[in-house]
Amino acid sequence: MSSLTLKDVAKVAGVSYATVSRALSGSPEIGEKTRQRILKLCDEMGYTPNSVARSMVMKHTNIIGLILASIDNPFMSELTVHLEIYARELGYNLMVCNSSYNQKLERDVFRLLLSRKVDGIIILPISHSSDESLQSLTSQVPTVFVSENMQDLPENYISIDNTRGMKIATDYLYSLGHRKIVYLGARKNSVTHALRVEGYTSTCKKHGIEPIIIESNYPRSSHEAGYLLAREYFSKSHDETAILCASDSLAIGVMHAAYEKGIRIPEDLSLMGFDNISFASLPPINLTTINQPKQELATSAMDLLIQHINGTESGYSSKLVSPSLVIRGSCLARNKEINANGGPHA
Amino acid sequence: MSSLTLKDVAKVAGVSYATVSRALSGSPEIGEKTRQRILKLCDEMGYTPNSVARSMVMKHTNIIGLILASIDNPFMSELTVHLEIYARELGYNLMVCNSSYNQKLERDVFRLLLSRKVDGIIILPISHSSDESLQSLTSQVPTVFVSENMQDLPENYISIDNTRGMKIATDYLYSLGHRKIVYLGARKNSVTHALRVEGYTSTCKKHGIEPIIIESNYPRSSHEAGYLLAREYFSKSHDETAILCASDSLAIGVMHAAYEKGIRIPEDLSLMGFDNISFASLPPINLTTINQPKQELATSAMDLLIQHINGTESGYSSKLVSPSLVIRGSCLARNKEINANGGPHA
DNA sequence: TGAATTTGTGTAAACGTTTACGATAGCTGT
DNA sequence: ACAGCTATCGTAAACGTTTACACAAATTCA
Repeated sequence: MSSLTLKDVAKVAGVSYATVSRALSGSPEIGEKTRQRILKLCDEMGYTPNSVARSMVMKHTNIIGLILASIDNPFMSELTVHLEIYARELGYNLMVCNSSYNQKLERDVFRLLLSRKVDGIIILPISHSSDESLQSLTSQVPTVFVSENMQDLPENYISIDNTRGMKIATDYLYSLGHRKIVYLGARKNSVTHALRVEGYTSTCKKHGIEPIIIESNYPRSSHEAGYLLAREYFSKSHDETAILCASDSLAIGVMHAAYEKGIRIPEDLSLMGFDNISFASLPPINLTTINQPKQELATSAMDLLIQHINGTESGYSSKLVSPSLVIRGSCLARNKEINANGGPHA
Repeated sequence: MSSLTLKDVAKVAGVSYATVSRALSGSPEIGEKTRQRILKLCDEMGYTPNSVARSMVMKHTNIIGLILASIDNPFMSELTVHLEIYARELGYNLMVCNSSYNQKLERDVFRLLLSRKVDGIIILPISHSSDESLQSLTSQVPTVFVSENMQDLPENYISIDNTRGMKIATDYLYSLGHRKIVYLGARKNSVTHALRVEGYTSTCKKHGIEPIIIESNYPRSSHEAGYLLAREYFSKSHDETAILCASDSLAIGVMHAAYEKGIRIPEDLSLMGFDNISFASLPPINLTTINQPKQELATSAMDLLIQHINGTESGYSSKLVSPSLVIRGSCLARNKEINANGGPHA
């Protein structure tokens, strides 16, 4: 099982192993005929270069670490596909670690990746982790944050423009004739959520309507949380015509609660999500939402990280990518008799 | 940015770097007082062991490679969470590569992982890849296949019992009174699909009902494929009372096509999926299906791989884990009168 | 007490690369 | 023909560990 080394092929080629190394690495200081001969021999013998030995001397591994809460989160897994494919194009491999929504684990895996000598780390931090302990870690390796900002690290941060996204959403609902729009699922301790709420409230004020915010104390924006939140809200008096959710997952929970109450979507209630996770496009869900361009997010984050790794600090700065409206079937115009698009089941 | 080495801490500790190494590795041949002193010093200085240097001499990396079609596939991402967490418990890290449903890429990343000197590889092969080219690769490193079998590699293979799963599904539908059950989405060139089809047909024969199979020529079992397949089927005459899909994704597409045709689920038509991906439990979908125990699949695969890595061939053999029925809201009991009428929709 | 054993620590080799440096051979130009 | 180049290749050091071996000090035992 132990594989061939440079020495092995050097021996049968009758050259020194430095020559073989040069043949493989495309060095100019080697004769073209010997290079061809050696390349052919390597292929025949089935030689596979040992990249850990290479890393040892080159002092970089071409591995980048990815830390996220849980890869089965659809937003995160979509992002990861693009991250991995793009990284590979650039000559890097991805080492993925789940922090399992646990701050201690998040730091532990960070340290683990540090000892793995990854060249850089991309992290989708768990919401509440704006503590200092991560700070001391991030100074040890190029790091870029995706989606969730830490207040004090604005320079290596990629995200969509959350505020603008919620402005677009609120404007859309307003343009449909909605005047009672409730925002569901605001969470404390999250910069992302604060920015989204701001987009909503500022747009409400612009249009002279009153913002109504349902806060969430649940640790995650799951559909279970959305269900619980909405069920409680529906049990009291309510006269809103539209609900704008802080995330698609929450919106799916709201659909459930609405169905139980006999509230039809979108006929009785318009519903919007945020993120455009893959769920949202599923026919039975068919949720109008705000898209996060995952691929652009991924390549931007990777580009930024690579820049930092290569020390070309020139363009090293955070970036906000643009959200966009995705119209599906969960919203309906009010007070006008337009019955254009169908319901969530259309 | 360049981090401390053993020599650095040895220098300030006033000992040789071998001693520091021994303190860190928990070697018995070192005084307890010096060990404590050194450990404390390492902590103070912020020393991080270089695991690539360690790999160099130990001849193993404690990295295992994971190859899958696309991590945003919900089944695969759920599996990956468990794989990664369990691997980490066992002292391994995961290097994840997407093959993007591309056979050439699948082989390329395999070779890449080989040069990374991963200790083992877990692969969810793309369906048609029962070719020999992978064979020559898998002989070079411990490998276990998950979910999709290759006919000629039965020893390192973890999967659920696909046949039994479809037997359970068919039996369930039969027990609900269904006598016209169509199987939708069978795909050629896939052992998994062949096994599932067999479970279905054998159970049909057992009950004396006729198997009706809709084959799929689409490359993946996506909901788009399910929609297209079902739409075409619904456009012809049909009198089935239940559709059993080869996967949950297909079932979601069938839901869509049924809705368009005005066929209500489950009132007019019972629908079952297979896999129990996270989608299936979403309230608007609420699909009755067969569960694949992802965590058991993951730990079994990892255990098998580690066994092989450690050379303890004793228990090294493939394993079939048990599928189970998950009853949700997409199936209804059917009595014989309605069935005799030839179906609710014509 | 002296020898034998144990315990703790240092020395050095090894892992498989890359690459600076040196050496040799073949050229060039005059 | 000879100095100076260039092109090609070999030698050896380096990367940061682990660990076999050597060896000194401390302990044990007769």
